[in-house]
Amino acid sequence: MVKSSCYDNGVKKGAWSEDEDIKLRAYIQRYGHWNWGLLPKFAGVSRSGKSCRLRWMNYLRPNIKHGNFTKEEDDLLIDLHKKLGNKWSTIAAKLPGRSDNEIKNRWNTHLKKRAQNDLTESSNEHLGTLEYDQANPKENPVNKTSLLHQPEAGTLFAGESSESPSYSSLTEISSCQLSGSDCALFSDLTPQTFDEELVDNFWSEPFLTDIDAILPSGKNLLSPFNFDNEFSSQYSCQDLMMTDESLWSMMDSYVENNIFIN
DNA sequence: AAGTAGCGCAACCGCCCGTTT
DNA sequence: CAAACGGGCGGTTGCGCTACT
Repeated sequence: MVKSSCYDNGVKKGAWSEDEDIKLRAYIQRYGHWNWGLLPKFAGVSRSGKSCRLRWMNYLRPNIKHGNFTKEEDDLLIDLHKKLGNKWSTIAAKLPGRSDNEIKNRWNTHLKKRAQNDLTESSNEHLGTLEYDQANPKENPVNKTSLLHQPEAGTLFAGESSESPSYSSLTEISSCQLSGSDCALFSDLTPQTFDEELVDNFWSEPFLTDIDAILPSGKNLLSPFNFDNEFSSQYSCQDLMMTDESLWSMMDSYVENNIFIN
């Protein structure tokens, strides 16, 4: 089901671990995906930016659904595919909560045959060949890995303290002043999709608190936000991070010391 | 019970396109 | 104008699970 993990030039490939998911989810929900290329380093995961983007878009995004395609969704998918062809991202935009990858898989593994059958035998009888019975595990697979790696919001950091939150609510996060129009923060997070309870809890994420502990009070170098306002008014977040060599060397030392990756 | 074939799906790869320099 | 870069997209692969022999 899942590709086994391996390293290629220090970049991990294969199945994502629960720990990696937590780090990526926490980082993006806190800071957004302002630059996929740099994000893995700041989030503390040994992955390529593309891999992080894929994992987020297909799996970790808020409100993303897995399995359990309804008959209505299948019908809509077939209809849209007739009109649009293999434009999976366009189709995905019309199927809320479904990623283009999942839609593509659904088409290739289930609906392609059904559509072909419909063409050859224009009988409605074949519409019944797929069952949508919740009790049918084969047609409504519950991915065990998905359950393992997708803790419910609110239980994600269950048992951990919620001490020293940098921000305690969506409102507080939203009030952060961003410099630079290229910081596309929270672009996927609407008020409807942002889980406030998760926001409350993930500030206690261990790797963040480890770093916080060695930084001056109120500073967090993993954050594109935490530059003094006087600087952020002059430079974009990315300007600062790209030019501050001491910051990069500090980040490198964190990585070398396995503060992030363990 | 053991071996095997097929299925489902997460993840990777390579290409394309838009933006920036 | 062109090269470089980053992000997005569609095709494909790899592997665990399940059903079948």
